Amino acid sequence: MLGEVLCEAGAPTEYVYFPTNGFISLLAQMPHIAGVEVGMVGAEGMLGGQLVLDVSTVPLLALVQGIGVAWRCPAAAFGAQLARSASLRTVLNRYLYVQMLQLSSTAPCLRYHLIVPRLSRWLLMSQDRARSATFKITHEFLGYMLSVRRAGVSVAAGALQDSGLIEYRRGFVTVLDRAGLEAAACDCYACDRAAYSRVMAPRKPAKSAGAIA
Amino acid sequence: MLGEVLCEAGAPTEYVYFPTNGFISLLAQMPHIAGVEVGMVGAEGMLGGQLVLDVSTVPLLALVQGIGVAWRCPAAAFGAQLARSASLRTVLNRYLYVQMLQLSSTAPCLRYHLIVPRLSRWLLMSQDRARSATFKITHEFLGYMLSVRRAGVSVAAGALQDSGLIEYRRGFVTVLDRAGLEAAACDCYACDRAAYSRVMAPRKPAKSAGAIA
DNA sequence: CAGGCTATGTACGCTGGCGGACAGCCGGAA
DNA sequence: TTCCGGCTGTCCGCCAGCGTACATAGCCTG
Repeated sequence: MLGEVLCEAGAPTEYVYFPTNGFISLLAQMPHIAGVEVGMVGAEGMLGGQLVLDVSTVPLLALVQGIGVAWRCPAAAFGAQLARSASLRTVLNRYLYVQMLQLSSTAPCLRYHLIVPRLSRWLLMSQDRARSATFKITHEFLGYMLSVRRAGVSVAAGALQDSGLIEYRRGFVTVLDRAGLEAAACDCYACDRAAYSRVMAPRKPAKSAGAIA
Repeated sequence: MLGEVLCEAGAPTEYVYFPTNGFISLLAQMPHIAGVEVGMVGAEGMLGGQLVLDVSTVPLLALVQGIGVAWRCPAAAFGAQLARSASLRTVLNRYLYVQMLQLSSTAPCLRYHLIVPRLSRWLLMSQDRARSATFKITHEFLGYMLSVRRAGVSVAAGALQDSGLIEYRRGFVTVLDRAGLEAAACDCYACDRAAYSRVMAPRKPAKSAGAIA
């Protein structure tokens, strides 16, 4: 399962996925260059949100991370549920909005933040979604996710390990000190979390869909 | 009007805008760092799409570019139209999808593409939206849009001018050779355009909203 | 227990862009 | 015409990260 491609950009949506304890990375790709991770989906969200917009085309490459289970649902059946349930639409609309925020925060982070903070953030986000302090990941793969060299990851990870924040050996990383990692991570981590709870939290917004009509 | 802030991230949506011949830049901001342009809105789109998701909060800083006219509509009135017109929702859903693609393509471009190609792309995108070969912009501001130093822009712009692709003087740029600029621009330009027409073009998708229900 | 593959540590020179600074220059205002 | 402020050209040292390469070391397999 690890590293498996769930769907590729441009293809029609066949299934939607609801991860439970694993998570999914969303990668943007351009011709001639490596992919860039622009989002993560865990139990807090879903893969396939484009169906809410009535678009079937998959927008981003989706990669399985971690060794978790995810619920899967055929696109057609999901579409039927969407048509039926207004509250489902409401929740997913908000989730799409959060995803847009996440997509747009990727660029500034990539541009201005150094490797160590970005790595810290990635580990925290992963831990939140994997629901486990240890997960399977190599420096090579981390480099791919962070869009940096493998060697750069090794150095950064070494620094975090020397500081006692994490520990790793041959493809497994363990978070030892969450608070420390949060301090080492760029603001993006806190911003992401804040945005998520701000947008998703209200059970019912001041005005519901079409309230004005 | 130029440089005016139409709305700031986090504020409630007051108006939606439909540019005609000017355009709008969307900037992502994080604490402690400069903003990064992650999208552009011209006559091909609108500002305020979040209302389609039933979210009132403005997601990104919106900046006026160029000296054009835009139609403006109060959020409430727009919401009423949304509730009334299914075809409006369809179009805007697709537009939101295109915007998501645009947001996610920003990161790879920023990461891997050099200044000259990115500048070329920006000029082309601007020209498409401004509908004019000449527009008012300084190197300083371009640097802000591209997230690079002003000096870096001066060098890149100088190169494009030496190649005869553009011409500028004191705050005004003129595109002289579109084809040449397209050749100098990164693939992102072509990709963006292709994505837009692919998603927006079909008058009616194979299945309409809720067809399954 | 040996072999082999994969993961990690680390070093080298290179480069695009940064930060900051300063000078020249253009164009509008007086 | 002159003045002045904003725009542009250019230079310096610097730096994070790149690309590449090679060595070591852990783990699985036979």
